[in-house]
Amino acid sequence: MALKVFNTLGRKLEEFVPLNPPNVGVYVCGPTVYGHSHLGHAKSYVSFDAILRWLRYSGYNVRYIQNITDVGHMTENDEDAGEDKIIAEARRRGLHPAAVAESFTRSYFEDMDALSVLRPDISPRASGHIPEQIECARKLLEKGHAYEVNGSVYFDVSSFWKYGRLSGRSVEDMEAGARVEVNPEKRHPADFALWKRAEPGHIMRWPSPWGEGFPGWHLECSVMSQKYIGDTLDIHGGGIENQFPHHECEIAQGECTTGQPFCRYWLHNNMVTLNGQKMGKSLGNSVFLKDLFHTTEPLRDRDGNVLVEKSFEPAVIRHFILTSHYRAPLDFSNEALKAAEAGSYKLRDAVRELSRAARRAAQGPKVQGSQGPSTDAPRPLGPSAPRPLAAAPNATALEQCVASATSDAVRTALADISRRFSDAMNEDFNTAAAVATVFDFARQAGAWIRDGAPAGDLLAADTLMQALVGDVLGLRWQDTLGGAAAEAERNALIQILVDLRNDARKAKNFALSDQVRTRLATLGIELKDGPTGTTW
RNA sequence: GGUGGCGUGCCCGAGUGGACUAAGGGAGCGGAUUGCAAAUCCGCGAUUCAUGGGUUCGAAUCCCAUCGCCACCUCCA
Repeated sequence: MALKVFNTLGRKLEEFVPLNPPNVGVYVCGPTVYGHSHLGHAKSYVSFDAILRWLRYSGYNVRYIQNITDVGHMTENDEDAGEDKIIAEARRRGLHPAAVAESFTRSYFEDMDALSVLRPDISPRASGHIPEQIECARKLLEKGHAYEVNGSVYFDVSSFWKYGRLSGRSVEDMEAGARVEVNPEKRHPADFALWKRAEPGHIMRWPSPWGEGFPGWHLECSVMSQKYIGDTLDIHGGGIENQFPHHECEIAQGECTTGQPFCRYWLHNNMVTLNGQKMGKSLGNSVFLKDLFHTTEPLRDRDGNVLVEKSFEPAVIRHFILTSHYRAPLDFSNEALKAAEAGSYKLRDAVRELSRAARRAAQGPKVQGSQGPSTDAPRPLGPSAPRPLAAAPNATALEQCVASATSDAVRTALADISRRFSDAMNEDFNTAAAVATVFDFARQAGAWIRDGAPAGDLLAADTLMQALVGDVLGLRWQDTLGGAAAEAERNALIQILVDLRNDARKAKNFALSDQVRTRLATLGIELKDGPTGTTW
């Protein structure tokens, strides 16, 4: 079945045909780095990560670009009256704006790494592409799509007939609905800034043909996507709230510069709500990912109401996000998260059990054919450890794996699972149906293990499971034994044995108590009975 | 006010004209297993898809109206 995607341009499912197969150029709007990432970022980037993984799994050679906005994104009201978000945060913290951007860029990648979101191939910074943006504005002026007023350059929306086509609105409608006082420099209220004159005291500023200033927010995305992908993108992704005006402006800039279609497929992901309510800074109910992953006490909103009772590991959050569709809104609540956690751990245990059973059946710790990443020992996630893309399994390799199953019944079952999974993902990346499929798979695999299926069956099943769950869905749970947690658990386990041994000593069951001491000693753990108790 | 979208069991959430006697997860109940638990396994659970009309041989799926919710029109993933 061919891959179909819902294209916002045209608002319907379309077969996905890249411009230059097998190459696919994907651009997704990245974060403005003026604060820590929250649940909204998680939904957006986990969704697109699943999309990227599926494209690669399907055999496409994907180049994935995601910008880091570190300049020019204005706060509230008309963009011309607002303030640069990063500069505002820098003033609050007493830092240089670039330091704020740097710090939150790191924070963003840290959170995304935790969620197993694969890093983009290129993460261009807006501030690193000032010359390119100036050049673009210059070209647009030259072609009559823009005009300069007092050191600022504005795009003239009346010069681009397609303006409004993506979001389905007309320039006339917008004029009628304008709520904000219009910047008198603009010829039309819908015109937007390509370059802004920097007022005295504005820190982030660059020289330009129009004097010192800084780029308008929309410009970076057109410029950087076209620089790294080409005139026409295959896929542009982003949040639905940016459909207008941001993406509309990108199209206008991109197409008026090159005369080529800017992007073939526009994918928009939906928003998250929290207990049925919009999540937002102004509502005081934002949930930041770092808090959600690590908190030791309930997270509360501004009024002290509990939003989330406890912490959840990143894989559980990812799992929850993947059980819904990227185009549908997703409601977070404590209850929903707990349910997702229970389900996710059930899947985790089944996946690990299959892995162990396959290894056992093959009678060796290291097993050929099970090269998939072991969920027992997740590969380290960190700045320098993105998945080597060349090693990622693809559909063809998986077919061979399925065919390698020993018995006809299992081979048929695996082929069926594989097909259901693919059909789901090919239908506009229906991760919810894909997750349902792997749950069914896990249940069947449990039966095979109990019925003593031959090694060939279990190995084939394990390889397929690792590929679907670990590589495509990207679910990598924390190892329950690791680092400080492992140390604490080890000590707790020894304490249990010590307590039982002391019970035995009190009951004068010295045979048993000595056995405990001897056997621990063989593990290098020496027990010492002192007046205040037993130590080791 | 304008534009776009959504409303599926106790909860989350797939399904968008006939294979729906509506997926999957959570919670619940019954059973198997168990010294007791946990885990696991099997089974049950929406005659119904916000409400009311309509189109159709046939609708959760299409159309209209009403109610509720969300997004965008001003920054937000």
